[in-house]
Amino acid sequence: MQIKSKFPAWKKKKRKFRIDKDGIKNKLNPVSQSSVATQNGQVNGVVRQNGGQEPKFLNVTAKEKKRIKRRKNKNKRPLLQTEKELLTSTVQMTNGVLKKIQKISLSEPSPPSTSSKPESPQKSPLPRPKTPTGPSPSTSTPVTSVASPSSTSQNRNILRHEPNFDKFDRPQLPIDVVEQQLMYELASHETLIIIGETGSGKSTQVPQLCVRAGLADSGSIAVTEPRRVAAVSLASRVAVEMGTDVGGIVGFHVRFENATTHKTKIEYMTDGIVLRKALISPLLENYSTVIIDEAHERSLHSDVLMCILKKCQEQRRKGKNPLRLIVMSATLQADKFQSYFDNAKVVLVSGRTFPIEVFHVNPKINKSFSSSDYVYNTVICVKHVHLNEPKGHDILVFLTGSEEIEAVAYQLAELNGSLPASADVIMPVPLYAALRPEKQKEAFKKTPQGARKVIISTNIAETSVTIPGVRVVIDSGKVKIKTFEASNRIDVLKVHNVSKAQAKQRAGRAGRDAPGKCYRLYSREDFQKFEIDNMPEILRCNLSATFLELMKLGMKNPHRLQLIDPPETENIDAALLELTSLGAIRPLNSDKSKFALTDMGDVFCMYPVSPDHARVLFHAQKEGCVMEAIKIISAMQTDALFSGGSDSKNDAEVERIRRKFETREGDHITLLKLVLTTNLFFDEKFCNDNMINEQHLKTASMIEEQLKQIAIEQEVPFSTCGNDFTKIRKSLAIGMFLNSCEYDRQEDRYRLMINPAITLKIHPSSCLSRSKPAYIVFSELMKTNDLYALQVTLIDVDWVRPLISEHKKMRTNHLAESAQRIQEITNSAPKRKKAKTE
DNA sequence: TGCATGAAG
Repeated sequence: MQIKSKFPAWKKKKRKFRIDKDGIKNKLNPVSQSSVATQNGQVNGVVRQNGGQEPKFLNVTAKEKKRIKRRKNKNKRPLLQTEKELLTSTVQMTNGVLKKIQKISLSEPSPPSTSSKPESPQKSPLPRPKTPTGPSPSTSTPVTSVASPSSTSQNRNILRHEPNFDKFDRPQLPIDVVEQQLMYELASHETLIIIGETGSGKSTQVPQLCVRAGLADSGSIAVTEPRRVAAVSLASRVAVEMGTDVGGIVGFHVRFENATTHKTKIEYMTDGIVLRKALISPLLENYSTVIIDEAHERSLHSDVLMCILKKCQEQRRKGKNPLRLIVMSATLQADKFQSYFDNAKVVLVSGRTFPIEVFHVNPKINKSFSSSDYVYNTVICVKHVHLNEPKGHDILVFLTGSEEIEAVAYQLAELNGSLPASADVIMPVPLYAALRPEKQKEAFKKTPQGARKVIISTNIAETSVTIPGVRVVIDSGKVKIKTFEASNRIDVLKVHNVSKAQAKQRAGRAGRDAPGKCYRLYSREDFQKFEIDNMPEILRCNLSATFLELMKLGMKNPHRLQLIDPPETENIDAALLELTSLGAIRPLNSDKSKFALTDMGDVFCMYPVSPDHARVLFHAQKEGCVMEAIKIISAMQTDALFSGGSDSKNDAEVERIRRKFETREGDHITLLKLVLTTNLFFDEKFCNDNMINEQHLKTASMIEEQLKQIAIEQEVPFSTCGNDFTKIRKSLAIGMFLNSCEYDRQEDRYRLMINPAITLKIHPSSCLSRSKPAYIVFSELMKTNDLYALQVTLIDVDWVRPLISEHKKMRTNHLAESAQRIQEITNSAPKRKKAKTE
């Protein structure tokens, strides 16, 4: 397997981008300006007073505290190193903020609020309840009677679990202004949509409001986040605010890590985890309320979740424990969510970021300007900013991929030679997900004196990480997006223009600590042509895994599915054909437009992998190579295990390492050998010497544990094939038979067996790219400059022939009959335990 | 011959 090379030697020789020393002023002119973020002056509009009605707080006894701690330690797995660091730094930071705020007292408004109205000098022992001074609800129901925590006996029950609540305070947030209104709306609506920009405080405050409104009486409050880091850090922040430990009243649950206990009332979770929970208990009875955070990101999981929760709400409305749903989004396109949720109530919350000046390129002045030269323009723009902006203001540049990023970093470093003596040094810092973790950390280090840090990043810096000290953003306006071509089952990775929302998000990264500037390497006219929002993930991915999960939940006809953005019919049919070919579903005899899960499909659902990978695991039982299949499939779930860039090693060295693990059978067996080796001896030095990404290797081994656990629950015996790799290759071929190819000597390309019109190449990173065997199966098909098969294994054509001919028949309207045959072909596999549900 | 945005279970 070839080692991932970030900036290979052959590229260095023909570098495309040159630096034009005089081009700075001509290329970019900050003529048009606008402000994307507005200062919020209403923040201090609320006078904090002691309402005189606060309930008596009962402290948790020492005994109880010990019990919580014991339970927590028992349940807790060790934290991942990065998450540990993140957790401690967040807590430290929050503590610091809290101390500072208490010192300066409430009379000093925190920036950037401009209100001169002073706070009540008398500090309330409790932040709440306040006298209702915010916007009152229009109805006659008195707010206090709804919102007062002491209004019911159950509320007191919840509140007794909040130890030392009054010890803490936090900076004022825009959401405080609408707190009373929110309390009222929470109590009176089943579904609520909250629109609030970054910094409004909705992610931390709304769940706490729910608890105070008594919603936690009948079950926990679930908060879904699209990212692990968000779930972990929000939980720790809210825990500090509520004066409890993570894992007490506030907890989080992400993959591999569950920091919740029976006491947990607010659970921050990744949306994928909630989806998994729904598969096991479809009505989600443990939760009284589900809050979908960052709904505007339109992640696949959150879209599916909204669809499921709508149904779940209908069901639970009949019972005694109705489900409350809160959808939180940053975009102002509330109407889409509103109409989806039957005209649900919308509450607007203002955001709070520092003002940002936005500059666009003016094409009238820059006649030679072309936005497609964005890499070249980036270098010029950095130089312009570096020579004109105050020293110490760091720059964040958005580009599309590692190759561009490394090229710009290289050129910026060279630029230092031609700078005036008075100028600071430019310190380029690349940042992208595939970068080694220690290299990634460079972006967060303090900039040394006499230097300006220029972080050159992919969209990882848009939402996933926040870099302190950034005052200037340079936005290329481009992003790499993977879309799915359903007709040919191909992933296409292409550079696209960003959306307006995304451009705004990027600009906002300059205003985290102080007022900032954003230079856009495209004209105002171009910007107007951009899409309003990002394309929802559900419209650009393979739907087979999602449909399998939804069928487990009882969906029969995917064409009738009520999603917020329904996928194209062609895409739906492709997923149904794929699932039927894999034997996971079959059309109903009574109604051919409806489908049912097969026994095998039911088993597939249990594994958190795609249906074809699940089928590999399933077939491995018949072949007697379950251990090997689990190892390979888990290694396939992570990104490239071989990585790290070629910066310190020459090409010969890369070749030498690559050969060490190479096998004649293909990349999957190579993966297996690597995993088996690292199982025996695995340390940092070994990973460094062999350019293996330690983090990814750890993830793979955690997935391996997870898959093993599921196999145990399914009562699958752990068979092993020893050195007989034929068995595992056969399992891979049968599981992923849709990806089998035949070599065409004339064309010197491979033809996809299910559709010979499609020809492709083996990706150069594969160990079979040179040997070109007659028949192969691959894990993934990716279209970049050409069509490439990734992760390839040598197969015997007889293994896949019957499956392929059935698949072809299915496409020509023999779906039902062929589905039956597929079942028969597969049913020779040993019987296994039926899944618990249904 | 020639290369991989970002999340998630």
